[in-house]
Amino acid sequence: MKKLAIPQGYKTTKQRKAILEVLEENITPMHAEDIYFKLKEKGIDISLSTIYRNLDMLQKQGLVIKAYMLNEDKARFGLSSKKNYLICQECKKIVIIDNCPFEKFKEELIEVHGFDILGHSIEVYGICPECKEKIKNDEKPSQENK
Amino acid sequence: MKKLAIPQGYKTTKQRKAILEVLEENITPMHAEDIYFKLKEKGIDISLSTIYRNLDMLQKQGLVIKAYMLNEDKARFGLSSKKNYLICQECKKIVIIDNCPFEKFKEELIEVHGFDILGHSIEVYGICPECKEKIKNDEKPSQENK
DNA sequence: ATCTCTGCAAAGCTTTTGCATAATA
DNA sequence: TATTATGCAAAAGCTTTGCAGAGAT
Repeated sequence: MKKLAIPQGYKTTKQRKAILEVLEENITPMHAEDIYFKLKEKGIDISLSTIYRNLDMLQKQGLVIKAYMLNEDKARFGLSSKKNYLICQECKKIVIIDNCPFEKFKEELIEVHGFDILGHSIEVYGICPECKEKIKNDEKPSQENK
Repeated sequence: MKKLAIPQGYKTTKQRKAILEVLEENITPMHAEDIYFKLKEKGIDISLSTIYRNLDMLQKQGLVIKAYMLNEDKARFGLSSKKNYLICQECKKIVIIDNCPFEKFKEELIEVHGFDILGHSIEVYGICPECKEKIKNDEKPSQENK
């Protein structure tokens, strides 16, 4: 697991370090507010604008990716190394897809459409094994859940 | 090409028909404002709130998908039949991927991660052949374009 | 000492909502 | 005629920005 560093030319502040730390600890891309509260829990006081400004800088430096998940209207931020994933629709847990199956198809896309492929983003939505189990059990007691 | 109809239980208004029409005519998912101006061009006067309300309804009815593209902060709306695509980073043109290569890998994901797969979304970024050509030509004249 | 970063409050934008009026069935 | 849809203006929510003071090199 490679340690992330603050990019050249930017100063080392406790806020900046803390943001990177939180991003490293969470597999799921986070809302700016999530980061804000996670830091508050850790006793680090920070303003939302500082968070936004740093995320913006980290994005421009290529360390962070900003993306919107399906059916959400708030941006999420995650380290760019974690890009292809499965998302559990129930618990929002994210599982990284290590060997992205898509790589094998770039060639095909280039041939068929003539595009130079620069990058891609895949989101797969489903139910994780744990939630599947939970749902199965919850179904019995009542007829009208949800 | 199947014609889209206004869902059961909803009234037929000229605004509603016009929104669906514009969505059918555009392969690229559009911002609410894009739709607003496209309709203005056609001489159809409509308010942004009507557009948002209808897109929301169409989304809930499953006809429309709302999504954010990488590096954009405004939602785009497109017909749900057009879901996997290539996006040209230069001209923003979108090319639909007809046979989604991903289908073949669902089984593998289910096996490896135990997820029930409900759906997925793929965005591929690249440069289309036309822009590739244009860029090649533009590179010669000046050293500082952009 | 200089230059960058942070926090606060205010501004900006997209999207949503309330309400009266207009249009559809 | 009853019900749903529209338009306008105002509200809401996330994100950005200006500025003065604090912090890093």
